[in-house]
Amino acid sequence: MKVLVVDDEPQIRRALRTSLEAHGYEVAAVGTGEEGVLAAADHQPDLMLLDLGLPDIDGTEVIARVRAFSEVPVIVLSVRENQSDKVAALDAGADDYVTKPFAMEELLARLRAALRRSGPDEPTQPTLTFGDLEVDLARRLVTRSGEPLHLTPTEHQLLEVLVTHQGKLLTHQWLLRRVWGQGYGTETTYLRTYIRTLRKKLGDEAAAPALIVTEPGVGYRWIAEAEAEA
Amino acid sequence: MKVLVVDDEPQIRRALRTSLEAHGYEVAAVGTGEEGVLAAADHQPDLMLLDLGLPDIDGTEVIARVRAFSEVPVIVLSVRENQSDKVAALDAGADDYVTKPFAMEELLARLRAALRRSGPDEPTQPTLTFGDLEVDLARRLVTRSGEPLHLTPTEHQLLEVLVTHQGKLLTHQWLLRRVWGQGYGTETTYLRTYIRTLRKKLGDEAAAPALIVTEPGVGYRWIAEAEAEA
DNA sequence: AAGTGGCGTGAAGGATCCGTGAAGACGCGG
DNA sequence: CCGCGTCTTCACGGATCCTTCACGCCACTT
Repeated sequence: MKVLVVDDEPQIRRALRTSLEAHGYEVAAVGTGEEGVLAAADHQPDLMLLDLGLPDIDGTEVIARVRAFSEVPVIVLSVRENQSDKVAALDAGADDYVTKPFAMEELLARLRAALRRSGPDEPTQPTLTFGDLEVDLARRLVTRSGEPLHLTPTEHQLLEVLVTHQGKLLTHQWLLRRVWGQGYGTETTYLRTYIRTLRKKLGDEAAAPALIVTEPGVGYRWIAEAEAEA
Repeated sequence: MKVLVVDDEPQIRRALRTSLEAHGYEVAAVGTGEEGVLAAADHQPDLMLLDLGLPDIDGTEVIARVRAFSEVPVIVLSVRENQSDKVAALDAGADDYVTKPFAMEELLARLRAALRRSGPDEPTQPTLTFGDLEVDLARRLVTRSGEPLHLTPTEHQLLEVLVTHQGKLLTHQWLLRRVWGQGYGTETTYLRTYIRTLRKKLGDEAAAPALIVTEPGVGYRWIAEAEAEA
């Protein structure tokens, strides 16, 4: 999760950066409103922490300019207790308003709340379609002409690796490390058996492959191209 | 725009009602957490104002129960300045936290901000129907061909998690963390026993499952599709 | 033309996981 | 203090899955 901090006081930038990074966030920090707007466009952060008392542009102006191209959640930080400032910032498009000095605990909680709301932006692959075959990575469900297929964990993981690297040649060693773990790399018999059951369940033949091609001595390759969603 | 007010003090309910109605909102007001959860299910409000100091149920519990079936924005009103209360409420699923006494102007602005970002979300039905099985998430009531079923708290929570993620494959670890808490993740025997009693009470069989499918080595999946409401 | 290595098939042993039944541990209210 | 409901834990038979081996087949090398 990327967080953009916009504040003109360096010590606050540093404090926020360390606290946020300690909680696993990726942090970018700038000191002016102008830079803030540009950074919001360039970095595509998942959340924006914005100080209202910036030297160059007014805070509400920054919000408005960001809102012109992005729906990123904005939490405003400000020393001003003034009601009209809060109202103006919120109506300009801010998502929350925290007055300095603030408790880090509370800020983190409000940050989590804001991120949770914007959650459904999961750019997860919807479902990959190859002819009558459908692979739903999110639900971990594979169907063939409508009928759900039952895949064992290893089978599914192998299929997942293949379809997410379609067209690429995947070597034996790479596949083994990826599916079985770091300690593996020479057990090509594992691959043979699982590629076989996969081909069987997916309705592919080794002699005339439409999905999985074996590259002798090297590895395997998923050749089917995903069709566009309806 | 419909706003649901949950507060045990009648004068605050009245004050909020008049102020909100003066600004064009449609207002429903109740005095207990229990009524609040039911009203959130029945009225399908666009926003919820919730007092934390309710006489019957704890405020965070109200939020959690509402979050089981609805994504409606919740703004918490509270006299408690305590940081841990804020954090708990926000992490339970609240969208904002305002401490009493509050300025009406600010509350209205936060309300507008919450409504603006909630956008067009489809109202999830508070009661799900699967054949002769009905699950009322708001009332925490499960009936099978009309007969009410008695579920223990853990059983109900497990069922709730399953039906609200229908079709998805839910990992052992994910389910354990979700139902039992963060500290768990390996106790698959818990899952086995509770899945068993659930299947028994819901009338499902492990051999020929119509509701809960076990994915060996991975987790469980709720396969029944919710029918449209009458 | 014979040899060799890699691949596809079939099948089987063993480890792991699941469903089932039941019993002890715990908290709560009478 | 005791009974009740709920949660936790254990043991075991059976199903599932992972691993492994043996055997043809083909392509390529020698």
